[in-house]
Amino acid sequence: MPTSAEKTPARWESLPSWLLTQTANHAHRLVAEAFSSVGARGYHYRLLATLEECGPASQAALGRRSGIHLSDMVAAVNELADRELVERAPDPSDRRRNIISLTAAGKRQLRQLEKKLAAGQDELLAPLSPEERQRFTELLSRLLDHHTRRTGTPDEPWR
Amino acid sequence: MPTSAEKTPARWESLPSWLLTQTANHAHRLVAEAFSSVGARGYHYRLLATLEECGPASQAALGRRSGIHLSDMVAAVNELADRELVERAPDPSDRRRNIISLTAAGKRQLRQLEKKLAAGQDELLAPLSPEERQRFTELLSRLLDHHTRRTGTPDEPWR
DNA sequence: CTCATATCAGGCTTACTGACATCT
DNA sequence: CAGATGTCAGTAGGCCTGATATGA
Repeated sequence: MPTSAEKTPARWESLPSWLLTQTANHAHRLVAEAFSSVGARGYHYRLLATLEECGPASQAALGRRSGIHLSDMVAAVNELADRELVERAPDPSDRRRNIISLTAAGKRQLRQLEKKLAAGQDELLAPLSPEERQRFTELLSRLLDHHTRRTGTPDEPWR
Repeated sequence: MPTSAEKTPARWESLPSWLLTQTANHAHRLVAEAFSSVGARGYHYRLLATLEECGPASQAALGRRSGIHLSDMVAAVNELADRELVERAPDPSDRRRNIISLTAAGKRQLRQLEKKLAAGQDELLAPLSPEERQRFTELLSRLLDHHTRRTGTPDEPWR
């Protein structure tokens, strides 16, 4: 009765796709925890960072740039606006649009999040030497590049 | 004034945690697509593979071994039993338990899924040379090891 | 008319928590 | 009684589709 071999690693645990998704779960958890310690989410960071890079913009433009789905932008902007990290103002030249802009508090929050984020990267890669981190990142970049080029619409607005 | 650079990569796109989670999404998608072409899900494969390794076992034991949450085992077993890939029979020696066992059709399905899975790994790693695949997998293993040892309960049933 | 914008409602997954009845 | 087992219901997060109203 082979009912109880409770220890030997399952056969899928050495598969690249398994290693990748499981490690990604840890990465996601690390970053999410770091962010939540200052009351933020990953997409909050992406939104704030995009705002700092692009300057004030419409929700649609920010969504395209930040990879946040248009349908989710409403809630995301609401959450940030509630904490006065961004401002939502109507665009006088196009009455469909809201112009979202970064407040001073938003910029401070962004600095906080960037610190947390850097610490998270370090925790994630802790067991690797600097050279290994370099190679790992490079390999990942090539993989991601390859697959986004195949699936993600290559040039247009992006999604 | 950097108002409208719709192209330059966002600052977070080179972060290991981002590369990792995005690449993992592609990996997950590739495998899920491969499995769904024969009407299966990832946890179906894990369950079938565990059954083949361990032999017939209770749902609780299978859950511990396969990493599938107990609450989700019911549905998973139902789905496989509906297609007659597994059998659910009461355990005469412990009337709480169901003994789940693999049918011949289940074994054939498992062979199918393994083929799909192998093809998926190849597609995932397509841009890498054999040596690079080796190094990539090794680096991932070390990372995952490090983080599961820190968080995931190290020895006991596993979750 | 066609397109873009913002909003809202909801689905799909994967993982989890909690409640519960049953049995050891 | 504590503890294991199976079942069901519901949550949460990230990503997505669709419908709608408004305006360019």
